[in-house]
Amino acid sequence: MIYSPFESFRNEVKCLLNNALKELYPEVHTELELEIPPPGHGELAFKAFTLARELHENPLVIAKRIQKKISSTIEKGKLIAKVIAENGYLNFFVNIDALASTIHESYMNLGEKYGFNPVKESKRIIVEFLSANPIHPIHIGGARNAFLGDSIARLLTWRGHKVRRHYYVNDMGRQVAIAAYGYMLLGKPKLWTKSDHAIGFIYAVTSTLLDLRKYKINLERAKALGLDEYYSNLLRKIDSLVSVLSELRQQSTEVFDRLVDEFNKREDPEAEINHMIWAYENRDPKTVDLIKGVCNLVLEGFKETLSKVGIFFDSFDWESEITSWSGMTKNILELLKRTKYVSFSKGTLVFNANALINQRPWLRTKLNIPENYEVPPLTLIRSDGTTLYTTRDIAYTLWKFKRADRVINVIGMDQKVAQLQLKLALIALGYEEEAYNLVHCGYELVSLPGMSMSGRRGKYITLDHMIDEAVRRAKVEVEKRSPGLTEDEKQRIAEIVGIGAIKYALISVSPLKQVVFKWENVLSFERNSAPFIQYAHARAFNILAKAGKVARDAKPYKGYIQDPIERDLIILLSKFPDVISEAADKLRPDLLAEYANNLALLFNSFYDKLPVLRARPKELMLTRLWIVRIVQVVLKNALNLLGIEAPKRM
RNA sequence: GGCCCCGUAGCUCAGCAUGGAUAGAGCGCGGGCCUUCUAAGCCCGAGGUCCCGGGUUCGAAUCCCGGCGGGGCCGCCA
Repeated sequence: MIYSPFESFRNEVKCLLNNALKELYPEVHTELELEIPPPGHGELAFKAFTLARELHENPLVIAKRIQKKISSTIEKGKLIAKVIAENGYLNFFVNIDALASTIHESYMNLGEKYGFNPVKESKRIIVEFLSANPIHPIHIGGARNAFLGDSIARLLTWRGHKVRRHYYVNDMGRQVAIAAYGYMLLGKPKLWTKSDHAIGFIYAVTSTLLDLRKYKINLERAKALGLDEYYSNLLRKIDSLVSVLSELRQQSTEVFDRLVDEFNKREDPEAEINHMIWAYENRDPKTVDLIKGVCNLVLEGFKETLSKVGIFFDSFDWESEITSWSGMTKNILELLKRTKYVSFSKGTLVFNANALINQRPWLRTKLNIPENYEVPPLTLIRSDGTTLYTTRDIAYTLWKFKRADRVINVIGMDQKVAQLQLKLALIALGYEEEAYNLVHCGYELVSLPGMSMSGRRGKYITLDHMIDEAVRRAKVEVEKRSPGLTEDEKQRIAEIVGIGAIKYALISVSPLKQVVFKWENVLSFERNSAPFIQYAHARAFNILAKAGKVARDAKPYKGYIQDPIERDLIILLSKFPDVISEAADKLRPDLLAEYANNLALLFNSFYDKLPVLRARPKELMLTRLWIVRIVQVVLKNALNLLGIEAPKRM
């Protein structure tokens, strides 16, 4: 069974090279490293420089000698056509007919699943992603997470793993309590707009009021103590909060005024919120009802939004139920206390992560911790006895490992330290294997031009807004280009194209790069965008549709692949399964996005230059039709693995 | 202050792990292509101190050291 044609070619090259090297230089044992040469120099290259240094010989001479040896052993009809020594490189040229028929063989076996490239040992993998706090709508930062996580889950499935998507509902945090507090102050009102948007508003107002109150208290103290600098500093902060509030007020004046009113009647909101956190952790029925209610309202909104972008979860894991009410976090705290890495400090329990590292210095290499970096201690419980996020996350992680061999957490880079502390805590508890199988798939955050987003201040662009805008703009394009379609068709295409554009924009950049959100970048419908790739797919599909029954006879005929564009296309198509394995193993969907764009680019050139249905003789037509078929399948699969739909027409 | 990530064409980015053959795309700019499978397209062109300075090397965008600029983290937040 051939999954990866290009891999077959690579293996043949390696085999030939190995044999030649064994005979020519039996004393040398170098690891064979092959690279992709620049255009015109074959498809795989072996660099003779390293070998040359070892043998103290001229690389050009060595390359020539190996070439001579290998040339005689190349078998006709196999994947290597010829080998040429140039500039100290040994360049291998692929036999395009053989490569095409290898692809064809793989396609005949896998059919529409061409590109499926399973690992030898399939694993149970949990991908935890999004897990946005249920206190405000999903914004563009959350969208990056959601698209990334979804695509990674899809890729891992195509790598033969058993993948499950989990959403961790953080219902125990302070933020949720704040949102619920505001909701309670309003008397649990009927919501005036989409539930997650409404709660997001209540949360932003309540949270800002809380901060304002805190600053004001500090201000009086500062005044009394005569701390002038601190005083004016606070004054500035208060000023900015006041302007945030006046902006918020404009969004929903009536609710805002009522909330401020109720808030100001309260003696000590801070204490009430702390009590709520405590009560929820201790499963007080009324508090449970309130907080769970608020979370469910927001989650309802999330699910509506996510279904629009085709993202679904296998499981919603409630933090409260799994980690706290089950007693698991308590048990873990007991176990942690017995290790020598936990101590009492100022009335709280602290995990000294660094003490663990000092005792086992090799962990630095294993976990990629910089030489002189001191991992900050982790506070495990508040002085009132309630637990903290990362503490509960230890319990949740172990829960996940009861159900999976590997756990991938798609979480922003801003939580790097917390994820590291989590791993170290697992090791302290004796779960070393689990720590190594826990992968933090991090990505840099999305910001707005000139500022970062803030849920606490209600400053964000929501995914809902982004979808509406994208679909609206796509609709305009569809109207312009395909006026003949029915209204339903136009709407459907606009949705596929608009949503695809957003997804591609957020997935195609490397996770290490921060994204500054600009509408014109996200809503691009030109090259290097989802619509560009979708368009190429629609064109390919169209040719196949026009070919009708003839398409069934499409296959590569020997000697009919002559144009360089056809050659390049076939080589690129042969690499698709390789790209899948690399993107999946490295958790880098952006690599797949780049591949899809390159394939679309090349296919469009092919489309423009070489006629398919009108090509004669018949063998040429059928060969080209076959190329179109494989391009269509690969583009569709690549798009789908990015979570993007491949339209049949546009 | 300590640590992490990023810095490549006017703009958005790929390439950097494993150093090697002319540093690649897209947007934008200039020019050309629709009686031929959908022009959301194709072709041609201009455009680069690969942030700066050292070092390692026969060879550095890529590795090391030191700066500069942007972002993040260092909480009884998540």
